[in-house]
Amino acid sequence: MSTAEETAGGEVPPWGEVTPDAARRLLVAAVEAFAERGYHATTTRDIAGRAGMSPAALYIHYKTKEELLHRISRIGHEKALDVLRTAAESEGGPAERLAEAVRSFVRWHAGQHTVARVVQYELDALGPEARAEIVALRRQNDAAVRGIIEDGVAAGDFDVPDVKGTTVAVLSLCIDVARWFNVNGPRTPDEVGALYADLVLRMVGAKSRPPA
Amino acid sequence: MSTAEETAGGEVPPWGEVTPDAARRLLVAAVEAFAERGYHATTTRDIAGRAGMSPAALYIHYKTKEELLHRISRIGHEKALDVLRTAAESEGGPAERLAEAVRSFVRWHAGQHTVARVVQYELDALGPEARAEIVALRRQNDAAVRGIIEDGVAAGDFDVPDVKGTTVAVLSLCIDVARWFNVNGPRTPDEVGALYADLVLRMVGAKSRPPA
DNA sequence: TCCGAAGGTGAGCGCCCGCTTAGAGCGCCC
DNA sequence: GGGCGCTCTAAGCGGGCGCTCACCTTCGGA
Repeated sequence: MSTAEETAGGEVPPWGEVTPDAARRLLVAAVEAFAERGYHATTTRDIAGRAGMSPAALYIHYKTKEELLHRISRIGHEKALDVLRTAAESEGGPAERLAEAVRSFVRWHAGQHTVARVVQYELDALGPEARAEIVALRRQNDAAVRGIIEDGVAAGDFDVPDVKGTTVAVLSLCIDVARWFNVNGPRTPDEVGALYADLVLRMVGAKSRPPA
Repeated sequence: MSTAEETAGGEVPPWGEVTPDAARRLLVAAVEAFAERGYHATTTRDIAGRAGMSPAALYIHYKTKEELLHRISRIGHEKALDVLRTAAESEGGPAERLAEAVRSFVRWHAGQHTVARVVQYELDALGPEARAEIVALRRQNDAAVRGIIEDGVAAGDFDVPDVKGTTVAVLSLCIDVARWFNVNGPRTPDEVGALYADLVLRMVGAKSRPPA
């Protein structure tokens, strides 16, 4: 019986694919610990302890502490990319697609900000080939956003002098939400997503924005 | 005779206030190491080695490794705040002041991205009271930017439905430059600053933007 | 000329890290 | 029902960490 856990926010963490159960518990514990203290400041004893297991149990499911981070990074990036692509390939004009992409990407980075923090800020702790794999996934993020912006420019809906620079800025804006977002703060992930979608449409000079 | 060192970029690092010379060399070495590998992954032996000294020498000038980080954080934040305030208090209308603030703040985060990275991303490694001090400095950043935006709205120059949210977004956009900026990349700090100033003026719906 | 403070070193202490090993518990299939 | 393989634990190894200590040099002033 796979217990489909839910967070307080109602979002389903994407760890269903991790089996067996003990491996998933360890991974969830690692996400929490890495997000709170950072990868290097987290000990394997702390991860195992949070999962209710002995330190040695970790090494039955993962070869090293770094493999845990690698798995978290890959799954997290794939999930974020999936969210972004779904929005990018939806129906509607460039403005609707860009707004939806930013809205859902930001919602993910706010709602899953523990995962997002690990995924976005612990990249350097990975070894060379693992890092290369993650960097490749990031380039796909970039391509997805740039594609929508190029569509908008081609259709005459957007006014963007510097497509590559604007793409970087839009992604940077969304990703940094994971750094500052606070669950006890005044805004919900949905509200931040809506605000940011509007701001991004302004950045690309969208001809007409939907009313707030 | 304080030797005013210059980086390749021509910017003067703000470490002139750190004396004696050995203490400054250690601090500069720590900035490099923290920026490259992160605070927790950096050893005191590495810092001392980069400064050309023995591990024990560090403790003549700093009580602990954390005190080094604290000093770096405080000086870095003060410098960034100074840059921001100078622009915020300059002559001209809200649009000019906001553009200049973003331009110079981004230029600093790109040009001094090693310092900025340490300052922005290693906050959690500080103890409670040191962290509180840094957080107070950050709130002054926020106040400076919000002040300009409020001026623009009051003057009827800006169209901003959500001043607090937009302030957070603008600062977040600027700060995240430190994460992705690459010295060997295609853009100079000046170019990124100009691009971002334009994007931010679009975000606040400035009535007329100066030509690129 | 000698002195004391300031700045430096080599050696190393005690601790905790990532990770390993030997073996115990336990469900499953023949 | 007995052996096997999977999961997990208690104990602990080797090493590198932050930091300290005893001692050495350098140098300006009386």
